[in-house]
Amino acid sequence: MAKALQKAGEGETPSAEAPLLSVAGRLVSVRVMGKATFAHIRDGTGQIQIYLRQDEVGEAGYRQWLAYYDLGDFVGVQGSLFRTRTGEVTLRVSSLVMLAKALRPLPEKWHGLTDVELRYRQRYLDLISNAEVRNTFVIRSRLVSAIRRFLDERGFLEVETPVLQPIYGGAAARPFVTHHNELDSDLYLRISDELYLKRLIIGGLDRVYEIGHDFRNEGVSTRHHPEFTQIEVYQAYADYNEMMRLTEELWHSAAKQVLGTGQVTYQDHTIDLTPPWARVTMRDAVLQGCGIDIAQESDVAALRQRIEERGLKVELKANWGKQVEELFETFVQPGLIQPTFVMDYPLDISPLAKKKPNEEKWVERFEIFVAGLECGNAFSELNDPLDQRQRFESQNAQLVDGDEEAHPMDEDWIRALEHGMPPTGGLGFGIDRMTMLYTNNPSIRDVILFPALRSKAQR
RNA sequence: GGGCCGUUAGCUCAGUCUGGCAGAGCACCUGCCUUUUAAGCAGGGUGUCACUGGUUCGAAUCCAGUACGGCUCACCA
Repeated sequence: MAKALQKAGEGETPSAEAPLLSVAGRLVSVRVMGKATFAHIRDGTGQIQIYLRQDEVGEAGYRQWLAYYDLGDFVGVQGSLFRTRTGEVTLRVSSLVMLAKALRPLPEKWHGLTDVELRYRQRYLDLISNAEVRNTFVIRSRLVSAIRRFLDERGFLEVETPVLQPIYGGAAARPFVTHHNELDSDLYLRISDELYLKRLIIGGLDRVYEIGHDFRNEGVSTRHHPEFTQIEVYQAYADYNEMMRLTEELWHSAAKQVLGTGQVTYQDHTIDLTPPWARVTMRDAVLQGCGIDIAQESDVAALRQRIEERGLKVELKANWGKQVEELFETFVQPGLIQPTFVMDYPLDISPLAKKKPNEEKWVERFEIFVAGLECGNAFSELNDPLDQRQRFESQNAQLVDGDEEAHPMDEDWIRALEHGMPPTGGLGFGIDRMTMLYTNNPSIRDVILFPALRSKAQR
């Protein structure tokens, strides 16, 4: 409203007969000069200068203004527009009213609010003082809208599936556990939406997506947050190649719509989101990254021997797939700056992905990397219930072995698959990480309005 | 969970090394000022120096513990 008013005043020469206008907003700056005052009020759309004179609001009114109105208060003013000496469109106030009083002051006007803890705990103050913070969250919201629009236009149906689940699954992570009193049973906060969305594919909803929070019981870092927003998309009669095309088009379209450009600047990099994105197989990527051809080293022992021969400094993992992943994360991932699909993953770290044709060790899976950040995960969905059972059994053995992130056996999911699932492409990516890239924020906590903090004793 | 650093006025920060009356700017309060915009001028300090204990004649300052936070490593997407 304030911005619209300012625009309205721009075209015309403000005059004495200017119409009476009303505006409301928060007082964000005040300059008192005796019997006249300049101030700025701000609402969600912008800010406008107001000008109060004792001879226009009356002696009593002006005395009240000086005595009771402070920075931070919400006021309503009525008056007409004019231009000051410096050309700023300003509302000359004929009457004002207190809409809401602020008892605590705003953050310091020049330095603003920089204390990171206060910025997160009292995000409302951060939003008031830091325009770029506000902008980040506006962009985040618009990105989500653009994603919805993109998918809706292509016939996808947005759905909602359970957050509280009797068996968690769809990802490799430790879950949060909670308890249902009436049913007297433990439930898990979901670590992904995957298995429920695929049940909908089985049920004939051929194109579905869900945007929601997943919960993973892990540490926090600049890239991780225990509660994060993920979108998952499933399309029947498609495979992972189709999902790559969908991904690059969606990310590019969202950037164009929200930022007006297909290129984003992130830290020191200019990232070009224009399709098609680079595609590289896991095998080639690791070969280029550290000189080991993982296809030639068919088990974990052989792989470790190669690592030792080459003197590579890398953590040792329990199985072949995890060791491959470790090599990739150490020697390849940090260098993947421009958007890249890394394709064809080891089967033993992909219990829900379909095997590549005539391959025993590889699945049709890709992950999305931008600016060294893992942004998403997708595959041709495993739709063979017999194969699925074997995968779960193997995962369950690891779980029993002490790997807390292994996938638990899920009989109900196998039962669903036994009723038949069409070939399907599935995709998931993090909205938070996407927002980090699109708003140039290096920490995930800067794209989450109220990030997790240790609870503080009542003060 | 480990390592390093931090916590002083409502906010942004000095002061801690080398113990000696608790400081500055903004905000706030008082007075002046009818086109200012980090308004200006004159005056005012509003404080559990995170908390608990110790050393000392004396602790914001030195020591120990606790809480919370930041960075980072580990874990993870």
